[in-house]
Amino acid sequence: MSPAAQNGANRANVRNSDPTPPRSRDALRAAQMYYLQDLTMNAIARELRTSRSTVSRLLSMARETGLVQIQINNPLDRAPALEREIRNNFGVDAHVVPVTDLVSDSDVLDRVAIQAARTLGPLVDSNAIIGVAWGSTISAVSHHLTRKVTHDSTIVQLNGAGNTQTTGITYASEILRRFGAAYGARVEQFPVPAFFDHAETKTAMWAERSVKRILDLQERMTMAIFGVGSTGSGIPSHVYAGGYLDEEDLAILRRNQVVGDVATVFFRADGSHSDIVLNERSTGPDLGMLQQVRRRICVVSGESKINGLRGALAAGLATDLILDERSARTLVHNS
Amino acid sequence: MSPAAQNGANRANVRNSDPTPPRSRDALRAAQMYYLQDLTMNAIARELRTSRSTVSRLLSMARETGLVQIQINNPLDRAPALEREIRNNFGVDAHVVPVTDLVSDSDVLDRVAIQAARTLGPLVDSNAIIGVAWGSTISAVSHHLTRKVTHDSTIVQLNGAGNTQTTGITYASEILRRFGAAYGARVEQFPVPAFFDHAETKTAMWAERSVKRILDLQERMTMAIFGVGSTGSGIPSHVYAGGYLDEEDLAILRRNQVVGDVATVFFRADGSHSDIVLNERSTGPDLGMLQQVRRRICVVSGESKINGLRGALAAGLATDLILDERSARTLVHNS
DNA sequence: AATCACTTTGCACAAACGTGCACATGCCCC
DNA sequence: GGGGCATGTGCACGTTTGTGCAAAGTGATT
Repeated sequence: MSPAAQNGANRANVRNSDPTPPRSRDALRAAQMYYLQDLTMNAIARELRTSRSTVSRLLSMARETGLVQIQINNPLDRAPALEREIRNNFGVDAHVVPVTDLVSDSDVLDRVAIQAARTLGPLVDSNAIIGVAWGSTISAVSHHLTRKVTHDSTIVQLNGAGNTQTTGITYASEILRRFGAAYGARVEQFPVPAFFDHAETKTAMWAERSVKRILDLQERMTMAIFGVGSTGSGIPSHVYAGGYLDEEDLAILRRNQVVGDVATVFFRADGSHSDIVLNERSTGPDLGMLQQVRRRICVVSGESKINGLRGALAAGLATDLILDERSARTLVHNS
Repeated sequence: MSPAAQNGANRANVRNSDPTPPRSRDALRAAQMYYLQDLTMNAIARELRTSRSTVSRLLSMARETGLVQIQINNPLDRAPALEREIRNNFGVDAHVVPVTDLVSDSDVLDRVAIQAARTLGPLVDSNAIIGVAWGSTISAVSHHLTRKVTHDSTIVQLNGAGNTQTTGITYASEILRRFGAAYGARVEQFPVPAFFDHAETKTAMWAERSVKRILDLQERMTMAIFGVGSTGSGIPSHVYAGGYLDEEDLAILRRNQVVGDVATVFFRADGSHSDIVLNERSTGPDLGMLQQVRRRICVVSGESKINGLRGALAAGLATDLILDERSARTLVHNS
């Protein structure tokens, strides 16, 4: 976000008395003329007595600030086969991001992230309490959020992010900050490590009022947004490589046939999770509690995550699933 | 609408079994990639293995068929002053179409019509019964409707359109047809003249079952769309010039201080209408009944209609008002 | 198989658009 | 009052997009 934009947002937050900042008034007019009346930017420039380039900039501002919302709605009766199949087989609303074989894995992540961010926008409401996990997928999403004005919304961190190494994850807080900025929401960080060394420490901490406040927010979540980690083939995801777990922990995971995690809470292929001891030291949300949340959005990019995803779906963790087409195919056809 | 598009629509109506026509499947993919992933048309063409120009055409198809919906939402707290004032003074939701002094009157009509058509789209739902008036304003609107898939919707004509002269108004049915095509709705015409010569004929006709069917539909309307006629300064609108009324009728209107009409039902500046005898010969809907409709959308373009509009607002005929900025200013400032 | 009517495609060109850059304007702090 | 900084503007250029046109499908009919 440019410093200019930030400044604008701040000014708006300070409930000052000037009725409408002239800049965004013009942006609104321009947007109406461009998107609703089909004028060219040149024509708009003449009417606003400014240059075409300024109009171009007004319009991109209008898009970025969520003044203009572009939605794609495919009437359910003609929803693409893949999305229908996923809904039928797994009971979640699927949003498949079109992608062909020409596209590299990192491009896929980018595209899924952009589309996820755009899909999220319309679902966010005022008075929402939005739980957000951290990880490479959600980080990518956070870079592409479009702004939307809401009142009294809160972003709450789903699981701690501290670890023993220096593997600088300042970015958990960065991710949260971006969500907060996009939706004009309060941000509540969760200042604990991802895993405690001792389950007793967790018990103790969970009794602290400062922590209870966060846990209470989590219980009242109206929406949760998370990726999945997967122990499957290929690159292990952040949690498995970033110094959060030691050799012994990883051995435990293998012995327990863990296939993946959501917000550092682990589960098996069949979705079971209650008897995995590592979860007692994890700061992620109890999955039973997570299942109570009205809207639970899972973002997945890349086939390496399929195993983890299968487990997450078996556990019923998501109500909505945003994933790339390649993964979607694999998910449906090899099941 | 092009013959091609029509053909497509017909094929869709015939509930055939092929799951998804390949053309619109591509359109959906293209739209997602363009609007949700910010790819260029060139990139999309490569992925779809076609030419860029085809992608351009797919995208315009996606827009026209309502696959892509572009909305402009100005958060209420920063709604432009004009719209707020109108809401406060007249109790209707105003949608002001930005227009500057550089623009000619006929251009204004066009722009209001386009924006009205776009604004309408999101409000139309399945199972709707939509009453539609006829007149130059609504005719203009009907040319710009974007398609939207709905089920079991009905378009019903609000008032008769026949007259004694040859002033070829085939266009009442044309207007209706376009609404029907845009929303995939049944069309119910109202095959009566605009005015009967004798009130008794109306009474007789209103007892006919064929007419009753239409009246019944009108009573169950969920939405009504109409312009206003105005006797005020400048050009008299269609009804006053088109051979619907003779000299004597016009004299009656003047004597009764009629300021305008909605769907050929007349009212005075204060909104009163029940004792205007001409209304007993009009085929337009009883205004009391109209007021029961949940959503009543009034489209107005041009300052010459202000007098009529004032009366219509006083009568509480509209819940939503779409009008050009110049008229909006006049409406607010000279009241 | 040939014809016809009609749709769809790619090309080529013109129009419309985004953006780096240099300059203007306003504001704060010294 | 002037220098420094932040913000906004218009120009110029390269890129991206819309569209008329001719050619290539497509499918029904003879």
